[in-house]
Amino acid sequence: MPRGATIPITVADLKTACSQCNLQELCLPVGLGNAEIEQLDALVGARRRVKRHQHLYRAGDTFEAIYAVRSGSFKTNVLFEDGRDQVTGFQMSGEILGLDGISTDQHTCDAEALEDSEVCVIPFSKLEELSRAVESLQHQFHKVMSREIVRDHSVMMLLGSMRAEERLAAFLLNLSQRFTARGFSAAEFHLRMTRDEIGSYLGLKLETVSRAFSRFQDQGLISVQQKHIRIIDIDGLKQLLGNHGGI
Amino acid sequence: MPRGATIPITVADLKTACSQCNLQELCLPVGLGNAEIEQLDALVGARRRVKRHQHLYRAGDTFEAIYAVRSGSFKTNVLFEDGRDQVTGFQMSGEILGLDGISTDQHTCDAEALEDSEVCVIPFSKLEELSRAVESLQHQFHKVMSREIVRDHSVMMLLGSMRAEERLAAFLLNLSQRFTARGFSAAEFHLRMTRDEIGSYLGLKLETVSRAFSRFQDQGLISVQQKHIRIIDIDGLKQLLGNHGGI
DNA sequence: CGACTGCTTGATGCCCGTCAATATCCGTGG
DNA sequence: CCACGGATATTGACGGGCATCAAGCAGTCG
Repeated sequence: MPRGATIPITVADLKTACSQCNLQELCLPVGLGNAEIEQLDALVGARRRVKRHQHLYRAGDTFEAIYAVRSGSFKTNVLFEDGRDQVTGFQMSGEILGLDGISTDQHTCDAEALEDSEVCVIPFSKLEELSRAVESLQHQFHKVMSREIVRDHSVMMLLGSMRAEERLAAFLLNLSQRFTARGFSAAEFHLRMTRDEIGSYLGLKLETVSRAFSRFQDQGLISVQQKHIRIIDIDGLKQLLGNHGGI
Repeated sequence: MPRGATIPITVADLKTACSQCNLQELCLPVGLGNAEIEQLDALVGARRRVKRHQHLYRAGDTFEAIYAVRSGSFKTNVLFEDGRDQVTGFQMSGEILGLDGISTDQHTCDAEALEDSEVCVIPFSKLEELSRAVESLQHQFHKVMSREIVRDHSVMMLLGSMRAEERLAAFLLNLSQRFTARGFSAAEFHLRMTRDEIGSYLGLKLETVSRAFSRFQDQGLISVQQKHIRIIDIDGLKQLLGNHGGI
């Protein structure tokens, strides 16, 4: 695992571990008491910066740690022998990366930064050790994994039985909700990913994504300018999800 | 597989908990020592029979336990407001059901038996308790969850970037491999699910599934008779996966 | 500014969904 | 035992949604 460089950890860095982090409510420490969060601090010492287009890990890398996104955002990508690939998720601050590696002690996908980002490195063996001692941490970690499974199921639903515009509407609504949870505007945001990456995630070609954006704009649902999105009629988007393309 | 009757649990039944179970190698006890498996026995006391078309749990049910399939098979199903649904997986013996419920203490999908089946009930709070004490159990459980995530990713790949025949070939190869792991023939087996259920899982309509089966048969790759499948040219099926439908 | 990457938009074609008819299997009851 | 009905599967005809191919536009960075 290329670690970029062993960036020396300063005391100031350590002080801003979980107990001081403003992402507590979204991240691994959810539901933990203060004493327990301080135990997490000891575990989550190291940070790692990942520049845009750099990989946090790649498929095949040996698995040693999971990562919490502290700032920035990532995509995860599974590869196929013949060169095809598929984006399996976009992760933003407070979300956990790397859970796929536990299964075989090797990562099974690539994780790439969509912008200059920073993650907290959580050595997995230490996390297991601590979660044997701290019941609430154990349970919270299990919830994080379970939530990932539930999310994957809803993506399967999306890919398996929605049409193009429904998929894109669901995608926008999901982004909007996640931005809201982070204190950003629900209606106006910047896409960090390209049309091609959105398309890969949604099982569509980039032209189809682009066309759907334009259609939404024509219908007065959103306003699009390249990567800048403004949601004008959020209920309209939600309605789009309800019907099979009918009414 | 209907086992006759005797719903009351006899001593003999209890004796056939994990330590005596021939699914050890496929199920939760993988990698555990004898002493540890016997600890699991205490936990996995109860069995539950589920008849064909009955539900093991439904979306919305409060989550209390996960389940290991002991005999028979299941499908899991996510529902959508407007009536659409999507099969998210088929589970056979040794595989774990119910992990989706950890996230919110409610199940988020339905689990339905495809044939008369039996599961081992594993109360989740007890599992967490024991896995705080038994490191190898803890790790094995994490692997089970991670494996589910990895599996979901490969389904996303399938749904997002494969064409109909590739999806069905991948499905057949996956089934074949799982039957092999259970000591059954890799080449000849009985489908427990309908064309419609296969189609839902693969993001296709049942007619498309049926046509793809027929095409495979015409090409000499398999022989199909309703639910009975015989794989004739397994390498041919594998090749189908490699190309985008080309060569 | 020019090369490049990413986005938009149009024209065309094909894969798969839809609709429909028929065939086959299976359980039930006469 | 066979007849019957419902669920499941197969097969055909047709159309639509999205992919593909292609051209032009917009923003970015050395």
